[in-house]
Amino acid sequence: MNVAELELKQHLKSHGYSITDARYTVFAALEDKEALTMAELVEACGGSLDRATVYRTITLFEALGIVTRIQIGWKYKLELTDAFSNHHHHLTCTKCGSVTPLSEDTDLEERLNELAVLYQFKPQDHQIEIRGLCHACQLF
Amino acid sequence: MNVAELELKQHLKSHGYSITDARYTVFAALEDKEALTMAELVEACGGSLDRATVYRTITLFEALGIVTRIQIGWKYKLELTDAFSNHHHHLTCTKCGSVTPLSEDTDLEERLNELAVLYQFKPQDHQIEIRGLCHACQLF
DNA sequence: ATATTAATTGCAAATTCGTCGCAATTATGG
DNA sequence: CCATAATTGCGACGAATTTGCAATTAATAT
Repeated sequence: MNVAELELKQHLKSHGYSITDARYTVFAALEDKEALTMAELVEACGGSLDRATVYRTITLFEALGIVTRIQIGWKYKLELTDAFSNHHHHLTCTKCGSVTPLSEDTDLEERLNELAVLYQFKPQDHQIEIRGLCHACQLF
Repeated sequence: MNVAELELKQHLKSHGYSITDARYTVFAALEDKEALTMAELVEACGGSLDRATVYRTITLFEALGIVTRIQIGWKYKLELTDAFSNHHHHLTCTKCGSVTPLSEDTDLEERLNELAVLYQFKPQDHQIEIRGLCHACQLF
């Protein structure tokens, strides 16, 4: 069991939820991966879990701040939050639909925190999507 | 007919689409309002339009850059783009679900453009959501 | 370790969401 | 006002998501 999984266990226990195989499976399927659609996630759990269980698990994980939904074009995808993985944003191409991950940018993150404070918000997480034409699609 | 509605008429005409009541109705339902879910939008059209028509209209408006989908918490919502209303981002409270619009921030917008260029992207649009605790919810 | 209790899961059924074909209606351009 | 092309409503459909309930598994106190 790695650090993140211990953290998961903590999180569940401290909020009064049981520690189950299903929850580990879903968590593991999201670790160190690009964001997944719900269908991909169910698939990634290797047929060991019912669709409904995955949905319920994700609902719980979101409430606990373990997972977040991000928008990729028209669909949403799921990925672990900052606290459980490396946070990054996305560039999505409006022509071919490709998704380019954008690495952490200090200036950006700082400015977002400043803004949150300005509005008396206690920031927990954020997401950014830049839509545009990728390099390849600009040629046509 | 206000300025934005004339603009809409222009937009439709110049792209070869008809100007219809349904399109005005959908547009009006989105004007000067916070983002709406698809169901809310259908509702806001006052039962005068079929669900399928609203979907088709939104698809068209999105293609024409009149409407954009943003993610608010778990669902996506619809709102007019920059060209048709004041662009803003959102602070969403993870406890009470309230949505606070965030006004334009030059530093932020500039940094996003720089990043896009760095990745050889031609930026068209973007969305930002900051999740956290609103002022009121921090007290409990 | 075992029994008891409470939470979780799988399954199937029921909703909800978004899309499609087609006939009826409405807009556009003479 | 007519002819033509585009748009709309309707019903049906497949996909996505939720729900009730019985069976299973985890937590807790012996």
